[in-house]
Amino acid sequence: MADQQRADARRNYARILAVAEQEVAAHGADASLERIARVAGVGSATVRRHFPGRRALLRAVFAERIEALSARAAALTDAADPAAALRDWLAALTDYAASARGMADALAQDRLTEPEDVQSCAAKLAGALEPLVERAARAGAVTADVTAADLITLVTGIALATEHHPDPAAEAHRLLDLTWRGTGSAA
Amino acid sequence: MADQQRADARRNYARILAVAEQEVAAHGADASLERIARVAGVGSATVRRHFPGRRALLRAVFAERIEALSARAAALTDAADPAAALRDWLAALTDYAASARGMADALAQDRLTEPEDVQSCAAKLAGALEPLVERAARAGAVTADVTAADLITLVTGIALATEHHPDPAAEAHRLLDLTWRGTGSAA
DNA sequence: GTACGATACGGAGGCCCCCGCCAGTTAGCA
DNA sequence: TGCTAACTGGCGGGGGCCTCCGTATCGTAC
Repeated sequence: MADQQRADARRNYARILAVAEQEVAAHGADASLERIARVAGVGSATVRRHFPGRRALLRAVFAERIEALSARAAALTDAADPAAALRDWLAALTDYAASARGMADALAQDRLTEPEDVQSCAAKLAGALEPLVERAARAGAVTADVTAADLITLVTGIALATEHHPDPAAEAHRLLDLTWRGTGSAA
Repeated sequence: MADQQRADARRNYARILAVAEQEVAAHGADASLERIARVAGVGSATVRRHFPGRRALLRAVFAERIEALSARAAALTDAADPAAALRDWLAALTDYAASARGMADALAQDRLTEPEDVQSCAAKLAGALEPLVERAARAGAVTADVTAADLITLVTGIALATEHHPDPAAEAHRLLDLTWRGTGSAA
């Protein structure tokens, strides 16, 4: 499959992806595809060919981070304290979502595709997170009716809402803490 | 001030605002200003003159809702149960933010202006909410370190993250409930 | 080493959008 | 009624997204 791709195509793919990472980091989820093409030294049609739609490009840009987070979740599955493991992972996700511009948008928008879409960043993350949540639930450390998808949605929302803050990461972590403890519980 | 405005200017202002409400409801926060002008039967420059920037237009569009929510907060200040009053108000805000397309964006973007900006939708809401939060805090019904701004940010985030969901309102309310109770508390 | 078919490329054109400037027009006042 | 200033709408520039299509390049078979 990948070998049936021509060598120049693979070269361009890599070059575009590298530029896209920089541009998204600099300008967020609505970086200019045109500009990415220009900087990468390819025609705009080539960008569209490799990444049909902004969504696809964002997915590719964040694929590595998603992978890393999935791996982290897997590693945490055997941790001694299920509740702490879950919290740790959520904090890590918050870090990524709050600091990597565009990632929260990518996660939020991915949600409207079919939930079964294996390509979806959100679905992949939810799948990786599920075991952690189940373990925490069995230990009675989370409310019974919370799902992995819920948690990812909440973190995504926090990241989106704090994006325009000064020091978004700190604010996001504060709000995550609030969400975890519950705003309504008595002190 | 408002009387020094010419009659036709006021007419156009009202017409543009009415069209803008429909367009924003239909296409969300990034409705086309050009299109609004066309539908309203005025030049695009006229829209720009009355509402310098998309932000200003969104503020005007949602001003009534903001006003209504502020009034509601004032009315709830004397309610018997401070905790229930706060919850009710948050549910109302969630309703608005989740069903009125673009409102969540408006709130989130408003946050990056100076916090003291009285024109800011978010600031106005926070100001109206403050007494409710204080009363609930005094009654020990909320965690001590939560502020009105925090709560608005959380609801805004939930609305943003559930925007692309089927049935966003239901999902938003579910997540609000989760946030209120705390995801991490044991069942 | 060459010639051929398939594949990928990239520039041009269409369409839309936001923005700022302009002279014309109209409302309100004397 | 006539004047003045505020208000108006159209136009052009700059940019972005998307599609089409002729062309250059790659990989392979001879």
